[in-house]
Amino acid sequence: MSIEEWSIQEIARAAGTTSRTLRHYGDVGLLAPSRVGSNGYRYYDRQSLVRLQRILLLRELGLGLPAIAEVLDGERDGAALAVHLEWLKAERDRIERQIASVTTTLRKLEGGEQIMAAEAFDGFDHTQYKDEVIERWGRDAYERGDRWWRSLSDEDKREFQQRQHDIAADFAKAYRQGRSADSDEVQAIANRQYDWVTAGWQGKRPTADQFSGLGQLYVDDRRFTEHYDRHGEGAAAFVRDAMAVYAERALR
Amino acid sequence: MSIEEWSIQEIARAAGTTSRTLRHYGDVGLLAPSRVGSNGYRYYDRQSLVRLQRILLLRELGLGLPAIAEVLDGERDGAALAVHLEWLKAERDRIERQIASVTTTLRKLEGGEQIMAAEAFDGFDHTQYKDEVIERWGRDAYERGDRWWRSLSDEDKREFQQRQHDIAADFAKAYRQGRSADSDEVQAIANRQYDWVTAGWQGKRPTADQFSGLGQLYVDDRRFTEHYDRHGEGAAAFVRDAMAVYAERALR
DNA sequence: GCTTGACCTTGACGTAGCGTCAACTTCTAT
DNA sequence: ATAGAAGTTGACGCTACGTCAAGGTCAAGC
Repeated sequence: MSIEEWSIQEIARAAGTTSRTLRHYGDVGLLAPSRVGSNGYRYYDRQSLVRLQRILLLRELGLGLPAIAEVLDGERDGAALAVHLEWLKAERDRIERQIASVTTTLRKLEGGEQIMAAEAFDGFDHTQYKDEVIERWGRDAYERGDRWWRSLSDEDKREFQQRQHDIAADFAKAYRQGRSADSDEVQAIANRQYDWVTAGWQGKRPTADQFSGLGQLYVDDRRFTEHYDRHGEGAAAFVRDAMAVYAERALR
Repeated sequence: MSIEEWSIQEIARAAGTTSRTLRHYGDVGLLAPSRVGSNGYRYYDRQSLVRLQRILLLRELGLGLPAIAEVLDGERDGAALAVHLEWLKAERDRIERQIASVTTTLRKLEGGEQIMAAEAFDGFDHTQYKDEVIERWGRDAYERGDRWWRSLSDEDKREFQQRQHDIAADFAKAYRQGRSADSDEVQAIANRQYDWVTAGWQGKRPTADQFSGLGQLYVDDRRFTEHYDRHGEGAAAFVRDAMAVYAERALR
């Protein structure tokens, strides 16, 4: 010992890790032994030890092994670390949100409530679109709609969303099958969409401009686009086209 | 459609996940299809959909699949969530510490410093034992020791720690080989330990009580115990015994 | 010189939660 | 009848090692 060279166990103990980890670092090319005996034994020198300690230090900071290699071997040391710092901050924020959500959920459970998803169907939680609605149709319109929605029974809510879900699926299916937006079949679906929107507006019938404008929104707003495109890429644009044709033909 | 039963793709889209995930949940027993056709196709009903949505909700809170099963099926709903909340808080704290460390490291790098492990050998960063030293031997002793340590060259520091490392390894080896604490061989190692401590005290020779008391500390303080036991379970106690014998025989 | 035990090697599976082929069967629309 | 969409069951991949398993090597004691 003390001849400036150590076996795998010795260096592992000196640095506070395990021989398995050392072998792994050798496998992935992060830290090779300084010498390998004719019997296959790995030996490490002081340079290896220093590198190992740096590796372990960076590992404790939460960096992955490729990132560690980049920091230690790359020229631009700081870059990888800066990226990592941003990632850490995003992680912290995510966990903070989770803590808040779990706390809320726990309180609800203690109050006897059930665990429930916000909406029966994903993608049409209307409170999520509050700002857009107010901007387009005014605060009154939003509040009237909100009151109406909350007055519905759970079953009615579910059915209303199911209708939209079916409409979206049918639009996408027609699109996949190569129907054109002005075909009778697609226009029949657009008619169902018009009825659905009218129901959502508590019976007030959208004008041609309002209806085609709504279709345009489905393409412009990422959240709506995802809702429709989930059934097939390009579905949202197809829905917009179908709604525009419907507006011209049936609402003017 | 709308007959209260959906194919795997349909329910996946409705809930905002993938069919692969559904199959996985089936495999691990978290969510079975409500019906399986004679052709092997999986079908899900509304009850499945509700459960799926709860699963996805809990998943977003960061729970693992077994924990989700426990929350949804177990009687003690809250328990698993409460445990998870504690875990989340610990995670947040850990990430906060990492953020602080990475920030410090980045600043050092920008200042032109190298990434360096705190100490050449793990476990004997003396600043870590500041409180114990002050309590046992007074603030003056700590500050004298600290000044002395910082006056050493990097090479001297390394060598000093290497000496301790070798001593610990030799103690452990003797222990494994069944030597007794009062054997000549072990007492020779204890003598090296005495010289090492004396060097650390800047030449002031420990009394018998001080030396055996130090040995006792190695067993009482978890951090020291780990330092010695890393070379073998029970090594710390063996070192204490050897030091006690040495104190009686050589220092009285 | 032989045994024992510590230490070394390579190889391979397991972990969490699916993503992503691959190969094959079934359903649906034309 | 046929193409294309959608379904099925495998099986590998990913992170960073932990944890056997099977077998070779070395140092110490008889």
